Amino acid sequence: MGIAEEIKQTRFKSEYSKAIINIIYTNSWLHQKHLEVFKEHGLTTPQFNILRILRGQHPNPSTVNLLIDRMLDKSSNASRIVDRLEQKKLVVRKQCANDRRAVDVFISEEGLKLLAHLDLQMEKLEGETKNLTEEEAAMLNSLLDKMREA
Amino acid sequence: MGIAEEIKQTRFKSEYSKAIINIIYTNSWLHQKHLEVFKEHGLTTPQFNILRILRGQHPNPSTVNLLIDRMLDKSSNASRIVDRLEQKKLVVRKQCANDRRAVDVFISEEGLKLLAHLDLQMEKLEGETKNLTEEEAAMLNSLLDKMREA
DNA sequence: TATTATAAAATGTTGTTACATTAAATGTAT
DNA sequence: ATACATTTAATGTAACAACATTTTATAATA
Repeated sequence: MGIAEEIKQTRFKSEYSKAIINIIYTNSWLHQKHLEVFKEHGLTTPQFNILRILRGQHPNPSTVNLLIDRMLDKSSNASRIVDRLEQKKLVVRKQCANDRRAVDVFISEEGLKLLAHLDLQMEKLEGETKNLTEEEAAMLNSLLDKMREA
Repeated sequence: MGIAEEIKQTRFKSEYSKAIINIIYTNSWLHQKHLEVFKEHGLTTPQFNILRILRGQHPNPSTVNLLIDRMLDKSSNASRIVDRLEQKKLVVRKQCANDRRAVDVFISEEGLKLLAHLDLQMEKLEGETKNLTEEEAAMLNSLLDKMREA
């Protein structure tokens, strides 16, 4: 079933405008799948993303600015997401020694353990829902990259 | 510049898992572009989407259930988005005559006028940012459709 | 050094998402 | 006709998104 049937819209201005809607719809589809994994652990998508960035820097800390820079969705409010993760003891906040304006954020052992578990579940999910060959996925990547060319 | 440079991540588990991140990132890129158009008019993305569905039904009304069914992101709360549109006098709510549980939502003349204006701006935006040929867009559509095959 | 500018993070506000619950109307079965 | 279930919207709550403002610390310049 293609995008037209799924959103019950038969006419599109062009293949290009159809592709825009298709990306938005596919993103929503992916988000639903990911939510099912996260919600068992009381985690949200942005919380998961922040944790992954922190693990990428581990054992070094990340400042809030670095988190904002690396987030897939630049616009979200990293400071308050760190608040929630701190409450759950998945991260630790420390004032930065060199620059007392900045804050060093570290992922905790508990956070690393949770991520390791989620990695397995995400891998399982990808295995179950993968309908593209590696060649097709590579083609998809190059088309998306081309689409965003400034 | 491909996705790897843009999010400063050099290694990916596979082309497929890279594609998943690429879709999320491209969706965010699209969303930013669309926001610039909407925000001049004090409109949000879901409000715009609801208005377009209402126009698709016009001059017939849509119930809240129909709006939920047609929305790209099924999970959002149509009732409260209609609240905001009603406050801005872009839609009108009337109790449905046949079924008093249901509510008939109509787009107003003002709403139609606003959409007509936004159509032009969206078309202009697409023209400015279109880097894919129609053939490439068609390929992108078929890959995304294949990806979602149950 | 005092003043001003800039930078980093936090906070405030409005609207949205996700999920649960409620309220009212309708449908169904005895 | 009454009791129970289902449907349609609306409402409640916690977290997020978008955007502006504030607080504190550092940088720059007179």
